[in-house]
Amino acid sequence: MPDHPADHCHVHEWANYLRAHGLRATSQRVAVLDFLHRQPHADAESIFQAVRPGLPTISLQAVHLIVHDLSGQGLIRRISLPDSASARYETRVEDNHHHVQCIRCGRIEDVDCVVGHAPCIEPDHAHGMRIIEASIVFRGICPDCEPKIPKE
Amino acid sequence: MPDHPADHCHVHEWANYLRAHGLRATSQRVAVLDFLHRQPHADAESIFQAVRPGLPTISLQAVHLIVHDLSGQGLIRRISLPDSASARYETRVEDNHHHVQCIRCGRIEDVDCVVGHAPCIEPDHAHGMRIIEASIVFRGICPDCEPKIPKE
DNA sequence: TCACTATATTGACTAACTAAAATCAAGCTG
DNA sequence: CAGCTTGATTTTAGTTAGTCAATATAGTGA
Repeated sequence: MPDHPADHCHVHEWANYLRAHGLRATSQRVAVLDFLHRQPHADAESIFQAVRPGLPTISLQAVHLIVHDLSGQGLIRRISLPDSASARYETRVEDNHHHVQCIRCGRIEDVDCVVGHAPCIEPDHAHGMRIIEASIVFRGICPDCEPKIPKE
Repeated sequence: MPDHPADHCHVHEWANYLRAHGLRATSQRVAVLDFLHRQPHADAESIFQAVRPGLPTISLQAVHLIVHDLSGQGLIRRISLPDSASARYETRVEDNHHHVQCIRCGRIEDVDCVVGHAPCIEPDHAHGMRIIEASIVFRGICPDCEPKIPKE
């Protein structure tokens, strides 16, 4: 497995991580990566709000551009969930894992994939398509919301 | 299994289907259901364009309202795919099935679920959440696009 | 067929994201 | 380590998907 900044978690490492993928190590990109590693499944707006205190000139458009570039180079992964309008991002890209989302509060957690690589399951009849990966999102009720569900 | 208009596929049946769910059988709703049954996985804009010739006064907002109401009552199912910005809808609601999408041309096909009811798979560790269903979208390359992929 | 009320229409509005032009800075070159 | 080149960010605008509120219309029961 290649060297991943998550292992040492230092700003300097994110810079090298970016350069290793042929991207310039700008303060904005480092800030986005650093925040996203501490808070996975954040959307563009959340990232923007989080990094703005340290980089007052950053724009929301720049965040959109950065997450687009970073996911294009495979440094982060873009995830889209049925119950949220905006795309979310995470730094965990080495393995093939899935997500659970609470349909009441929207809370998202990682779910390890037992196979570990994509595609972890294959359909019976795929209409002649070559399957590359399976995007799986479990939808359920989290322990906090369970007691708040009105019984029918 | 309850009576489903898909079995006879006649406009009059859609009207009864709507009334059976406590909804008024308006021409707009029937048109949306009828089109959606003939062309599954259509989005709001496509539905709008398709039904407009027969109902010149219909508005895109009405289509949004209709698909919202119909999915709320379980007459249609809303699906959101990673590689398409807009939500899509289908009349196939009786069973639990999944989808394959070509990452190149966007083509979508149904994939039968071997289990047939939700959730067909359960995660190992669900963070204490009660899993209701698994949303599974396979991403791949369709036979038409396969030869067009540039080899590296 | 009339009235009641659900539903559709109209128009304004928001969120998420993309595009284009102009400015700025990372990091190579001498 | 100063200047240059080019990639990255900022700024401004625009697009797409969808929601909200008020009014007009049409389905259905009486």
